[in-house]
Amino acid sequence: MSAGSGGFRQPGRPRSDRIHEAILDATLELLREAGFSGLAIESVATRAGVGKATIYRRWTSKLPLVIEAMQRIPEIPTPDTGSIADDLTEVLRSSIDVLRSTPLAHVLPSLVGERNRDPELSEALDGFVAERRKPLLRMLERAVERGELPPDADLELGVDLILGPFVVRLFFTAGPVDPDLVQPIVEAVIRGLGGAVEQRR
Amino acid sequence: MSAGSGGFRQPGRPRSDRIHEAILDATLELLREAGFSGLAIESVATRAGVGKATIYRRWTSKLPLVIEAMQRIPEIPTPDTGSIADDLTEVLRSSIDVLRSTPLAHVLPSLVGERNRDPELSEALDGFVAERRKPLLRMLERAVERGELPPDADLELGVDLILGPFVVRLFFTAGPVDPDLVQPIVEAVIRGLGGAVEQRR
Amino acid sequence: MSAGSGGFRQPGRPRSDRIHEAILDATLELLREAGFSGLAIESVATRAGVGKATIYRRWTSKLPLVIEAMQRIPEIPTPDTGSIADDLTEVLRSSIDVLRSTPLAHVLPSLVGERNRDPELSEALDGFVAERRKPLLRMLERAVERGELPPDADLELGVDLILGPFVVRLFFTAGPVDPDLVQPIVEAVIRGLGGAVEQRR
Amino acid sequence: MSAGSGGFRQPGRPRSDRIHEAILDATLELLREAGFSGLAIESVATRAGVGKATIYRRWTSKLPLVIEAMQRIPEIPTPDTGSIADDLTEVLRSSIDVLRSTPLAHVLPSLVGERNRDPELSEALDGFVAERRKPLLRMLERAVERGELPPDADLELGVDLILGPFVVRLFFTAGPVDPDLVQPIVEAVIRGLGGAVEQRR
DNA sequence: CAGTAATCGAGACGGTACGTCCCGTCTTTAT
DNA sequence: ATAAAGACGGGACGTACCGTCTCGATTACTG
Repeated sequence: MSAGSGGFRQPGRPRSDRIHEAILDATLELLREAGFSGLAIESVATRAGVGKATIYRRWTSKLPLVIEAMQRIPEIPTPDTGSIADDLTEVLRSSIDVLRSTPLAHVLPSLVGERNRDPELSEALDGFVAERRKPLLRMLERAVERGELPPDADLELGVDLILGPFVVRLFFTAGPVDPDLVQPIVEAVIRGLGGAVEQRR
Repeated sequence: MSAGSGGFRQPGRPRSDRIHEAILDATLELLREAGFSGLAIESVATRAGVGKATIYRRWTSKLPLVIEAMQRIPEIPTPDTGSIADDLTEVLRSSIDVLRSTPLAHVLPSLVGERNRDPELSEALDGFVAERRKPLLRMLERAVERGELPPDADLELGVDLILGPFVVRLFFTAGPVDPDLVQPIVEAVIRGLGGAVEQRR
Repeated sequence: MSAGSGGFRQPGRPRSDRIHEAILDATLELLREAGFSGLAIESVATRAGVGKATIYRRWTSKLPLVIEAMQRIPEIPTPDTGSIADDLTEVLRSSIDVLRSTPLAHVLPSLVGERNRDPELSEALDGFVAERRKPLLRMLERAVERGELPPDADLELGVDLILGPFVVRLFFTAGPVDPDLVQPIVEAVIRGLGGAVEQRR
Repeated sequence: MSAGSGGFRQPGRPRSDRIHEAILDATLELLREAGFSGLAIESVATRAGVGKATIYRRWTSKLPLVIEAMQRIPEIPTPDTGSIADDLTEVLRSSIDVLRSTPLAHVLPSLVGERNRDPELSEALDGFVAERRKPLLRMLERAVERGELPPDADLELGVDLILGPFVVRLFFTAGPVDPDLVQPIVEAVIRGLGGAVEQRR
């Protein structure tokens, strides 16, 4: 019953799911505190109350452990309100929520800082980033279909324009990301891509 | 006479400028190769052909060494062509040159990745970033004075919009930064801030 | 059952006896080559094919390591032939053997040279020396009981007289200790303590 | 005027005798405190208020410096009372005085401990020791001439017997050397060499 | 329900870099 | 030329983790 796809049950004591979770939890905690480079497997083991070998039995190195831990961070839901301004506002607001409620704001710069030295990490990050860009791109495409943006708008650049101010603040100014930024960014991006900004209030 | 402001010369053998340079050179080289966290003082010493003590005599830790090394990266000259479009094009082009000809593109993400764990580094980076934002801001202010941008434009956001796409590509896409990006960005930023983009060619 | 006095077994991998031995062997070898002050823990680690931490896990510093290494040098067996002359001859001959077959002749002066700066070493040496003096003293006591030496003989001085020429040669003349010295010393010591020396051959 | 044997005056500033003395004084002090191996030229320089180069300009290494410093320790005067017992008593008493009033008791074991690793030091010590043995040997020869000792007495062994108990105490027991030891040693040595000990008191 | 075998916590293992200290040499200005 | 001061390249110090290994104990399924 517990065996997945018609496979045989392995002999011996099965790996504990509770331990798996405990390790991933400890990893996220310590990633936030010490960053990727400062993350010591030894500390993860201690924090999780686990032997080092138990970690190395499941993950070959620090990187896949961190990647699996990061996958526990929720994706941002893609809204579809029928208005590009509202869609953007909504998606940026929930992004800010995620940045505030998860270690992402601390973990991401740390991983980015190591990417040049680790092709595997680089690839993993590419995937992570691509997955978060895709919904934004689709959102802009729908805006073009609705006629809110001109058909020749450079949508990849649009995604860059949306993310840019956040990334700049996240990476360069380090301060907390402010929800007040959302409205001005939304308007600037839409205008920048050739769309019209309706007057609100 | 040789002492500047009424100071006396220190007794003993003076510290060698050539060694100082050699250490900073080795630091930049190794920063590019191994990043901030992977940078070993021991390797810097070996690469520079210097004893470890010689390094610790000048810098208390890895961080101030790296900060001083980074200050050798040239600042971007601020153009003043009379047109915001030309100014921006010029300044972005020379930024790309700097990113290509110095280890900055490798060093910066690495430092940013550590900033959350090191207030001193954070402060140093703030200074570094502020100094590169200032000329861009002044450029936008001149555009407002000339009437190229509306007087109520959010210029800080403007700087974010300019830097954003570069930073996104530098940190998230890791690939080389392409000069072809300049023109679209310039136009989107000007439009985004409420300015008019003249038709070229 | 294997635990002696009701003790429990320690968790974790037990320390290896083979490694313990290898470290002590390397220590004795290097003590002979470089002396106490020239003995580098780093060299012991290299010679024993062991990490430095493995040494520091067992011994807090160079000194206790050296002391334990020295305890591997065999004690001299105490003969009991019924004749003080024969006893002395025998014990001095085996002492010479030990001096020749172990690093003792090199290690001892080196340790003695450091004793004034290290109370712990001083104590350890006192123990070492006392243990080697005791059998000699008992030998002399038996000679008094048998009437070979006068009852008021100063036996502690006797031990000094026996050891003296060896020590003088070992420490001051540095050359190898000659077994030909034994006979004259034995006769001089017995006469010096007031005993009679029978004519041999 | 200051130039010695018809030589020309050296150009430049002459070496200061006061500095020379200060260095040797500091050397003896520190030898006593730290032993030969623990003696740091750096400390000698600091203690003497002198630059390190000033020391290296006069002595090629630690050893010749120590040797010259040791030569400031006075030799023991050789008595000639006409009685071997009195001669020995006298010479041992003044030896004890020297051991008490100079750093010799601390310096000697330290040097002896290094001799196996330094042929030059070994040679220097041989000379030092030979010079102190010679008067004792001559003293014993006069005793043979006077008939106090048998003509076939092994006088080198005699010297060993005299020095032995002192050396044993100095090197092995570390305690202060007691003048009360003198009388018993003298009697044992004379008897040991085949001489007669007259009853005193 | 004993036997089998992989997992578990613990921690020893060989190794590498840390930041400090002192070595013996070199380089500066002042005497 | 010698002096004090102290920078220099080098090497060992004792510490902290790395990733691997070896222990006894635990845990599930098998026969």
